[in-house]
Amino acid sequence: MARPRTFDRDHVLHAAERQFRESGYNGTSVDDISAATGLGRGSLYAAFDGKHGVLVQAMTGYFNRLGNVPAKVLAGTDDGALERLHSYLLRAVHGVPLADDVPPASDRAAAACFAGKMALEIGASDAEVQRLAAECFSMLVTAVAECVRAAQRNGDIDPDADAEDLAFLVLTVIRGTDIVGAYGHSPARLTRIAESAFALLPRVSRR
Amino acid sequence: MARPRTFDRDHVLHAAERQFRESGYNGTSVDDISAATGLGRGSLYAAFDGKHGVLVQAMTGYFNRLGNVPAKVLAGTDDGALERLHSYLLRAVHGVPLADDVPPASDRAAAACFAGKMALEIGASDAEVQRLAAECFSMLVTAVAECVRAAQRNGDIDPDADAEDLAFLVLTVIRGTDIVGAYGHSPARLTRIAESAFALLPRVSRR
DNA sequence: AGCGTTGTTGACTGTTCAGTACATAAATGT
DNA sequence: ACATTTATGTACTGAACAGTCAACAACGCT
Repeated sequence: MARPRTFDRDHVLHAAERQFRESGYNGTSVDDISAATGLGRGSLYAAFDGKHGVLVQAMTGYFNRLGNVPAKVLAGTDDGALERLHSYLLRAVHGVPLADDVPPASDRAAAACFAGKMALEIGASDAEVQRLAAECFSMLVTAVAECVRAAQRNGDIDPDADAEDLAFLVLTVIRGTDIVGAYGHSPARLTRIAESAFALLPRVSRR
Repeated sequence: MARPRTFDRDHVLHAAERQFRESGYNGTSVDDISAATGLGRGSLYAAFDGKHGVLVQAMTGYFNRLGNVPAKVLAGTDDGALERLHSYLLRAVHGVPLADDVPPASDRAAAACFAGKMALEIGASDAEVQRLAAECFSMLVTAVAECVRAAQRNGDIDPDADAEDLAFLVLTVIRGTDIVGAYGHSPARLTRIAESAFALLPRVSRR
């Protein structure tokens, strides 16, 4: 009936996400988005309702990709839970592969949490961005906490520990590495931080 | 010989810092800085060499204020080191009072690390900002590591633990709360994260 | 008192910004 | 083939932007 769009919506949003990651929200112009995505201004406004709309929908897309993490990385049997937690913690610091067709991370900027970066930049004055970012984080907290509980059931983590508190702590460390990485510290240093955090998780004292 | 300046340099830089914290670097215009500081554009350019100069010098001022933290909060006798670490960790999450005449923190945005926020926003494309922020962090790592060593000497922290690794971890948690706080989580939640982190520090196993 | 030096101010400039409007292109159903 | 509908790209608009400049003000010195 009508002319079909020639672009793939998800590809465009992903390209825009990369641009926002690189330059921040206020640091990227609509022309930058246009250049990064290959779309003209008209198409951007028609399909995504302008700059802010692109951000919101790019964050939503990121959130959806992130939704694969619990199922693909954290879920599983109780006896593998501790190792999955270890693996997630280490890989999150260098960028979790969010989907099969998405490479793990090319560089530090690509590894940091998109939602976290946007929340810190404009979350205080943009309620929608803050809400989206908080949703991302809550989803991860829930998934990590469930993995912690699995490790507790398996006798790997102290059953007296509060699983949600530990999940918050683990994810706070991961978010912290986003900033420490922005200081220019090496991937090796970030790995050490993650390993230190994992080593400190309260194990059961086997006698 | 010549007309003296009518403003206090440090006050102006502190006001500019508040503005940058609130709106980010790219989100604040020179007019915003002018309004926040009370200085005209010409004075800003004459005294600080424009927007970027104001940022660099505001970050330097922040760094200098931060330099008081080791002496005032972390340094002391070995037998108080663990408690000082505890106190620092808890207070850092809600904003360390940087000097006697500076209130601890009015709100979340004011509590977050100024250097960390700027590094995440523009550090990747601004080497000077990244370097300044990394200096801030390194200084804190050194101070916290020294406090950890004091606690180790006093038999409060496992002497086999690497003090610098622990310092990196503690400060990564603190930086992480800057982002978690930006999601809108309550101060009580941030306190729980900090307490969890402190509780997990490797103690000596007394028999 | 007047002069030289430096701080201060607000107006000005060229550029870039986000967002809009409109003309054109591409597809389907008849 | 044509009409209709939607996608696309570009030119345009008013506002906001960073940075400059020249006139003016306040002080120490002679």
